[in-house]
Amino acid sequence: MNTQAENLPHNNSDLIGMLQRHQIMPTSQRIHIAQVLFEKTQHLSAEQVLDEVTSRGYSISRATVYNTLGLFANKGLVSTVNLDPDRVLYDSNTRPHFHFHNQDTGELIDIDMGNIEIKSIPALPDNTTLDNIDITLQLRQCSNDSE
Amino acid sequence: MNTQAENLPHNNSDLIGMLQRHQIMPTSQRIHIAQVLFEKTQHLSAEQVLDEVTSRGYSISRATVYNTLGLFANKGLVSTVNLDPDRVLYDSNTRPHFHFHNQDTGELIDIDMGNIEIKSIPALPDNTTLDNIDITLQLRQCSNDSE
DNA sequence: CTGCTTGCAAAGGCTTTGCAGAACA
DNA sequence: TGTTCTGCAAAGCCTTTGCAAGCAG
Repeated sequence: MNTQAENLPHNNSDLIGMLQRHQIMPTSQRIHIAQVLFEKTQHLSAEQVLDEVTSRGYSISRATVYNTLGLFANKGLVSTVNLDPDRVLYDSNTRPHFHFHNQDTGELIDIDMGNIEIKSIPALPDNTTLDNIDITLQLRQCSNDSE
Repeated sequence: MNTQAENLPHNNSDLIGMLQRHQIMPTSQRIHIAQVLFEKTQHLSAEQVLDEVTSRGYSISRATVYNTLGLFANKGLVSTVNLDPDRVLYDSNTRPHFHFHNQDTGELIDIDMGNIEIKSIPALPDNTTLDNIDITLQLRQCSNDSE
């Protein structure tokens, strides 16, 4: 059902290998954070990661969580989602994809890249290269059960 | 040259009319802010608006700027841009458009809607309607003068 | 006179930073 | 032994809020 999870690490040595391939020393704190993040494709805030790691019985400081998530994002392990100005989300789906964003509930849903096709792209400004395309389909809640 | 400016208000009574059409009482503070915003299509932070209004010789409080920009966004006069997690930008371009975002310089450039074509859109989640499509072409700086 | 608006200052929430101690190669 | 990492607490920054004074209809 969840076709987007196929390239997630399945066990601890997968996880450690993933960190190492990205030039990240696999300390115990980083592994705990990675375990939470890559359990499934999801979008978590730093605070949510802190809470989850803590609730699993591991002690970790807030600063380490923030620093580690910043490091993971820098190394390309996760991407950041800036939809809510009040908090950054870290996205464990490393495959190209887009988002549905329900503005009324805050819910964020991945859209597989194959489901949106872009016909044409304008010329880029001078001295720039295209790094990534972010697409967000902003939704509103409605109660049309039938439609 | 600037084809996106054609629907900007040209004078003070245009501006006041625009506020009134959006159910906003045209107080002097709101007019000063609107004058700055709608002088051209641009992306300004609350602090930039405050500085600009102040530098034009009008006294206005920070709280009023934040509240007014929030009000304008709520009433659909401007849209918000959440690309930089550290500050919200207010976009005075009210026509449908997308953005180039130079991640190295922070520069933000409008893309006219006609320049990107989307072939297909996936089915929406239940009980939702499509409100808006945000597209950002994330760029990196490079020095290929010839390419 | 009544309700909306403004402004000041304080509070709030997320994130970063400085620095000392711990861990690791 | 020297570099890297961690954690605590404090600071920083953007933004919101409470409340009193001002203004408008």
